[in-house]
Amino acid sequence: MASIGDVAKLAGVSRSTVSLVCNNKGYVSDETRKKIEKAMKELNYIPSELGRNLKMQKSGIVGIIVPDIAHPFFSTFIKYAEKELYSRGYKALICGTAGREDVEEAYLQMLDRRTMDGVIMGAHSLKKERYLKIDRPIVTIDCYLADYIPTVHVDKRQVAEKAASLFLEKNRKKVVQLVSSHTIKNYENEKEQLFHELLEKQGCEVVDISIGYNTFTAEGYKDAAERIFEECSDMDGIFGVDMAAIACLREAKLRKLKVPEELSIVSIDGTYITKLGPEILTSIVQPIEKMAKKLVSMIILQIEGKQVEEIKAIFDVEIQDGETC
Amino acid sequence: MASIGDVAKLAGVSRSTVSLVCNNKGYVSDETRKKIEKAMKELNYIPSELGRNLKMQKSGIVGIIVPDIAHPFFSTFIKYAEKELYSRGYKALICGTAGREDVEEAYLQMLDRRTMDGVIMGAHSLKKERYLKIDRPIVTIDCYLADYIPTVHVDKRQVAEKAASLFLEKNRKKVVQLVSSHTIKNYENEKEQLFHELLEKQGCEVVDISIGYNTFTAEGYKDAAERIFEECSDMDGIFGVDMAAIACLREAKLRKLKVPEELSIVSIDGTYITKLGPEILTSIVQPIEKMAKKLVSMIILQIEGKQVEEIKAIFDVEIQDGETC
DNA sequence: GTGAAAGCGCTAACAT
DNA sequence: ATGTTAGCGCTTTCAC
Repeated sequence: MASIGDVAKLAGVSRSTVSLVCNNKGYVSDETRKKIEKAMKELNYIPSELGRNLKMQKSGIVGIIVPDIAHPFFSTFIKYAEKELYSRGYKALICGTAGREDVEEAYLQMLDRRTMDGVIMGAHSLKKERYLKIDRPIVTIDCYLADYIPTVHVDKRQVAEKAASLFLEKNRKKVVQLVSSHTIKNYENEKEQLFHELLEKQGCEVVDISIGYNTFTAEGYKDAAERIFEECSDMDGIFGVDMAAIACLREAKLRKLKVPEELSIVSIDGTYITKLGPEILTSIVQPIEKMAKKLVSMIILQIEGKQVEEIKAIFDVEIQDGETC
Repeated sequence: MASIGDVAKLAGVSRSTVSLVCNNKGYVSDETRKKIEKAMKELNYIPSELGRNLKMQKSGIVGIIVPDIAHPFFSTFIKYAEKELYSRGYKALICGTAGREDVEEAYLQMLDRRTMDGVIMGAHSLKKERYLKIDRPIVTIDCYLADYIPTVHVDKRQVAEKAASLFLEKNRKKVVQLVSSHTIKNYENEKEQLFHELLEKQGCEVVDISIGYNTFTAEGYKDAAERIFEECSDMDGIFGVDMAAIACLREAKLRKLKVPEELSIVSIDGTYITKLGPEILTSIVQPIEKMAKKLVSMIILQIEGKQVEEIKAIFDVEIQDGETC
C-alpha cells in the first residue's frame, strides 16, 4: 500500500507538501499540485487514517452504548445519531450491554484508550462513581450523573399530564402504570409520581407494577404482560412503554377484553412499532430524532473542546392519536 | 496523558519492556514487572490504541453497512454481530445508507483508509463493479457479488416450500407475493420463482406486487399495504416481509377481512415484531443470530489473512406457528 | 531478561 | 511556495 512518502518521492516533492494537497491546506502552486495529484492517482494512493489519528490524537469515532441495539427506541436513536454524526464528520461505534455486565466497562475503557473520542450513554448499569471518574467527553440519554454531564430527556411533567389527560377523558378509574427499576436515578420517579398525583386527584386509582429494568426483549415483555393481568384483573387502563403496551394489547385480546372500550392502553415512546398495526397505539411520542441530534451536537462540542452551556436539554412530547384509548 | 515512555522513565526501564508487560509477552523478571506495574498505576497509565493501531496496521473495527439501522431485521442482525465481534476482540462501526446515496461509498472508502479492518455489507446500492474493486476483507448478507466474496443466506428453496405448504394447507387459491426490486441480483428471484411454481402446480394463482426496495419505514410499508388491497382485492393469501405483512394485517382489519379465516398472511423474516402481538404472525423465520455469527467468523478469517473455505453459508429456516394463516 | 533502534503514516511549526 | 525536522505512542527485531 502506497504511503504519503511514496507519493512524495514519485512527485519529487516533500511529504509535507503532499499532506497539504491531501487536506486542501496552505498554498501549493498549481504545477506541484498537478504533479502530486498525478502521482497519487498513479499509485492509487489513499491516505491512512491510522497515521492521521495518531498524529491528531483523535479517532473521529463516537461510541453509542445502549442496553439493547435491537430495541425499537434505541435502534431508532442509533439510526439518527449515526446520520447526524456522519454529517458532522464522525463515525458511530456501537455497543449493546444487556446481559453482559462487564461489557459496558470495557467500552468505557475504549474511551480512555482513545479508540473513541466520546461516548453517548444510553445504558448505565455501573455504579455512579464509575461515571464520575470519566474525564473524557460523555453525554447521557435521560440520566442524571452530575451537573457537568450533559443529558437530554423529555419533559416529564408533560408526559404525565398528557398521559393522565388521555385516561381522564375516558373516565378511567383504575390505571396500571408499568414502571422499571433502575440502578441509577434518572428522574424517572418524577414522571411516575406526577402521573399518580394527577389521576388520583381526579379520583382515579393508580397501581404501579414493575417490569424488570433489563426487560428489553419480546419474550420479557410478554411475560410481564401476563403477570400484569394476573396481578390486577380489574383495571381499565394501562400506561407503559411501547413493547409492554403491545404485549398487553395481546393479553387483553386473549382475555376477551375489548380495547379501547373496556380497557385503555397508552404507550410511552411512540416508536415505529406503535404505528404499524394492526392497531395503532395511542402514545406519548418522544422526539427521538431531535434528541439524537442534540446529543450529537453536545458530544461534539465537548470533543472539540468547547463549552457546552446547555447541560440539560428538555424536549416536548406529542400525543399520537391511536386506537387503543 | 501518560505515554509508554513516561512509564518507562518512572520505572527506570526501556519502553520495550513496558510494552512486553502491557501485552503479557516475552520474559520479564518479576522484579521489573512489579516496578513497571507500580509506575503504570502511579501515572494512571492507559495504553493508547492510536499508537498501537498504526504500528499494527489495524484498527480492530469491523463496519456493518445496512439500509436501515432501525429496521427490525437489521437492528437484530447488528445486535448479534456486535456481540460476536466483541467476544472476538473486534468492535462494530455502523452505517445506515437508506436515503443517502453517497454514504455507502464514503463508508467503503473507510475500509481503504484503514479506519475499518473489514466490512459486513447488508446494503448494496452501488454498481457491482464498485464492489469488485475492493481488495480488502468484505462479506455480504444475502448478496452474490463474486465467487471469492463470502456470503450467507437462507435456503431459498426451503423458504418457498415452507411458505407454499402453509398456503396449500389452507387451500388458498390466490396468493399475493410481495417482491422487492433490487439493484443487484441476490438470488431473490430464485425464491420468488419457486414460490410461483409450487403454488401454481397445485392450482393456486400467485400475483407479484412490488414494494420499493428502499421501503424500510413504517410509513412506506403502510402505503404499500394500501396499494396491495386496491390492486388486488380478491386474494386469499399474502406472503411478504414482516413489516409489510403487519401493515397488511391492519389493512385487512380496516376492510373487515377476517384473518386467518378469509385471508392468510405469512411473513418472511420472523423478527421480534411478529412475536409481540396483538396477533402472532405465522412466519418463515430466518436464524439471524446464527447468520450474524457466521458472517463475523468469515470476516475475521479474512482480516487475519486466513483462507475462507466456505464462501456460501446457507441456513435452514423454521416455521413460526402463528395466528395469521 | 532487557535495551537500543527503527519505523508504522501522518501533520505542523518553522525555516528558507 | 516548499522542504526540513520532529514527533504522535506503540511494537518488534536483534544485540547484549
